[in-house]
Amino acid sequence: MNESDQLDAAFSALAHPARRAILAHLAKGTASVNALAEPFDMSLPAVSKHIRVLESAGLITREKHAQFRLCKLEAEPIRDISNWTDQYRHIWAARFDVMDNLLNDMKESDQ
Amino acid sequence: MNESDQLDAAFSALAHPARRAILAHLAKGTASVNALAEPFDMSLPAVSKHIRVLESAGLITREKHAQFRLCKLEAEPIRDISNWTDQYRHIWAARFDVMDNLLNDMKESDQ
DNA sequence: CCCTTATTAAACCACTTGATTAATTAACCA
DNA sequence: TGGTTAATTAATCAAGTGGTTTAATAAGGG
Repeated sequence: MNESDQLDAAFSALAHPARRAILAHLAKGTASVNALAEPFDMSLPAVSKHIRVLESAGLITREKHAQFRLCKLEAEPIRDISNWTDQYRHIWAARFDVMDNLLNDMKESDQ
Repeated sequence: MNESDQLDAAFSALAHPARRAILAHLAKGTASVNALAEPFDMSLPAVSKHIRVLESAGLITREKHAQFRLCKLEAEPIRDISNWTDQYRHIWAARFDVMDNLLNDMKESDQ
């Protein structure tokens, strides 16, 4: 799997609110599949599949622990996405510059 | 469309290398559909659909200009994604701290 | 006015996704 | 060993995605 494929998988995995909610839950610590499923109005197999998608994208890892499979957040793909967004930062920053100039112009015209 | 739906649309739109390539092209300036399609080994209607997806996600806007529809990058959804990633920054930053400590330990053992 | 260029719409197809219910596997516990 | 809990697999389904080709629309430019 090349770099582009990894980005594909990460973006795709994050494009579902349930999966982002699962990550948010895991940001507070590891959790079992049942614990992760609890807040959702969704069958357990459905949640299990979402977890599988997150795992395939490298966003979580799992460790068998007694009868539980503890899920753990892995933030590297999120960092990759953050790094990807950086190449566009100057573009939205430019919009702020326009705003700054506008505000400066307004201040000058007040004097 | 609420905030979560917008994130869904943006993540989903970015989960295809052709669409990310189109955005990279537009980062250098506005372009027509034909100009955007040129690098791809893909039919024009296929590219047209990708552009439609990007537009629906708010990642581009279009302006009719003579017989051309000039596409323009809109970076706000990318900024939204960047902001979303920030809530996980301390997690991957923690990994760097581990690395820093390791490097410091190595330096100390050199002395 | 016709012709060419630019782009989208329509119809279609294979494949994937997101969900369900029912059945199965795995491991603890008594 | 039998029961309970945890989680996945299997089978199924509706809807969505990504691509194709062919046809239609729209706007210049002779």
